[in-house]
Amino acid sequence: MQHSNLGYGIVQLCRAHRALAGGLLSTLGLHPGQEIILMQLWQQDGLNQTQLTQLLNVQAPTVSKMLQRLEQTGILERRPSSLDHRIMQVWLTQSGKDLESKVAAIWTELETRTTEHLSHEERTVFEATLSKIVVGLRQPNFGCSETIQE
Amino acid sequence: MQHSNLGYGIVQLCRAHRALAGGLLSTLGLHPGQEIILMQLWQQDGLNQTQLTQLLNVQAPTVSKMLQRLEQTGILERRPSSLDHRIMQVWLTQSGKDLESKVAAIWTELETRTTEHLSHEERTVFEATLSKIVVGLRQPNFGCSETIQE
DNA sequence: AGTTATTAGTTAGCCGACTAAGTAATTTGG
DNA sequence: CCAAATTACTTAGTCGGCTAACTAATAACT
Repeated sequence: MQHSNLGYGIVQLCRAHRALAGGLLSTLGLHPGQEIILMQLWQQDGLNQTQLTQLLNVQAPTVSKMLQRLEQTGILERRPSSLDHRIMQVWLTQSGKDLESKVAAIWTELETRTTEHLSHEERTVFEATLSKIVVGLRQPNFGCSETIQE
Repeated sequence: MQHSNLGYGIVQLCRAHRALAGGLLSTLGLHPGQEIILMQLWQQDGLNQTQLTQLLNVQAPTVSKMLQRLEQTGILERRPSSLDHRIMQVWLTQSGKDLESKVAAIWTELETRTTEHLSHEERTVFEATLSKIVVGLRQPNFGCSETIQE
């Protein structure tokens, strides 16, 4: 086969990255994925679940269940918006806020481990290409009919 | 923060890639991940589960459950090795063999969608860097103590 | 040979992802 | 004003991942 199976590499990258993240986060009692939610809330507390689904590029039930678990462990709490009772706003507890520095350290470690064998330029180029690929993959289709259906 | 969160990009890439793969594979009744097992078996039929865990870089229970489901849908079957009764060899059924061309087409489509906005060089460089990252992430540690405990 | 250690898979249970279907609240429109 | 559509979220169920703990078969070692 002449085409060198980039897809296979992407899957492997994903697993290796997630495995390392999971190992580091387990010391805090967190599971890989949860830290991404927390990072959004550290940047802006009180987001609602729809906003989180958009920031994480994930479906509503995923956020719903993850938040239930994070709420049970006391890391955050959800309160309905007073303006619109359908909306649940998500707020960090003190315990959730305290995790920020520890998760940041882990994330830095992860970043280091990911890029440690790369030159600065290699890293920059990789990041740019990766971003381009993600944008392309999210396009609903290509070649024709890109009516963004309003 | 000056470091631009490559980890976040990797997570996004993984989700976007898996989402697209899942959408394409669902037309065959397959779930993303299952096609990777099939690709190994198309290349060499009769692999055992330990070999599959190593080829997929996945833990034993993951392979065990995936194979149970693929067996139930009639895509493959498992038979114990006559030499070592602990070992289960995995064999494609005719139905599993028939899927090869269809999955290959999907995989090509996926590859195209992944790389369609990239120059040939961009793609080559990305692939090389990705591979380097994966190798680095799989190192148990760095800086010291790389006794590969044989 | 017989006990111990190792190896191969399985089971149970958890979590992150998904779809499909449901509920409740708000908005829209006749 | 009230019925219909939309929006926000939840529930149920499935699958790919994982760890921990188990069984069964082989290998190793007195």
